Amino acid sequence: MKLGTKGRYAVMSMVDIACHDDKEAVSLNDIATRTEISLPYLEQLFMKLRKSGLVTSVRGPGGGYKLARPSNNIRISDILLAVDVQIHTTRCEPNSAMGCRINHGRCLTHDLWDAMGRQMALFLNSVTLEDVVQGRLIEKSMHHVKKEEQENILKVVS
Amino acid sequence: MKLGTKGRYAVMSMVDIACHDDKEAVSLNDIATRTEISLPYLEQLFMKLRKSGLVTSVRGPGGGYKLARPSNNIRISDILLAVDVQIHTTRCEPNSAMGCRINHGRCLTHDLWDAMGRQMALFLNSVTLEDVVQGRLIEKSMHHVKKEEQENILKVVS
DNA sequence: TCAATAGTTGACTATTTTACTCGGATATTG
DNA sequence: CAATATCCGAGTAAAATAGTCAACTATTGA
Repeated sequence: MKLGTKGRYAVMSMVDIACHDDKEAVSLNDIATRTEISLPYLEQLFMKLRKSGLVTSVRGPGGGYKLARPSNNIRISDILLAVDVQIHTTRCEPNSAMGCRINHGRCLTHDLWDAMGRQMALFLNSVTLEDVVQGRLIEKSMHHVKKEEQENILKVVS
Repeated sequence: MKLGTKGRYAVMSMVDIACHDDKEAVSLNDIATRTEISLPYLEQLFMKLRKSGLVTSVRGPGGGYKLARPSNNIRISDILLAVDVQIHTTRCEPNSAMGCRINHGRCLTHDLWDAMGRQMALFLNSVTLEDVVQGRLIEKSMHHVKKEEQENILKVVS
């Protein structure tokens, strides 16, 4: 289970723009240089970000992209959705052949993956671009984790 | 970002075993029939589950696998780790070229993905096989989510 | 002891997804 | 009109996933 470059790059680029003055547009070339993401790939991503209404574009020399809304009004989940990064935890579509046969047709594990997906979605909904830029993440994450758990978490999350 | 069949099947199979009497072993053939997972694939998975000490095997006719510990002592994260399903949210290994260049070498998004990974790990650590078998998941997940958020969560989690 | 059952093991292949690249078109500025 | 930048569709290479295959070993019961 891993987060690919698409979602990661999209958020990185949006953070990059959010770090700049709202007045002037940021060109993909600049972002490409700073983040070391290839220009054509960025173009692909920003096509989607624009169509989802998260950024506005300015063409021609001196052009680039600006945030369409204040950074405290753009959630990380908005960005991920824009570039088609979704969280797929289950395969239990209605009437599907796969996965839902244990215990007389009821799928016990469905609820598990569903709960996990919701957990993640809640988190991604709760964090805004502004939060990331200002380093306000430890608060959103939880503090007091037991020593013994710490170790295991590192293994799981890698 | 999606959960593959490996992790899903491993947990499904473990749930299947947990649903049976502890005294008699459950054969992979039975699990394959009930879950519609192919036998060779199950063999591959159970090799790892056994080597990680989550199940014990009994060879010969009437043989199969049993849980090595009570189901309330097997966490979902244990199962996922056993079959090499980890959560990869960052690529920021020390001295890596990728991803950590914005803002004078400090990677703002690193904390974000890190927090998200921890969030998931905490959840998977908190749920045991017994919880899943007994349908005790809504408690572990959160209840009161605002109406407006519900809709967005469905989009993100898909 | 023999046949059937069931786990053990390593290697191999097909499919799908991801992560890109490429070529060209269009708009804007100086 | 030339340089800069966004727009857009299609195509490709690499990696990860999902699953197969063949052969071997241990155990049980007739």
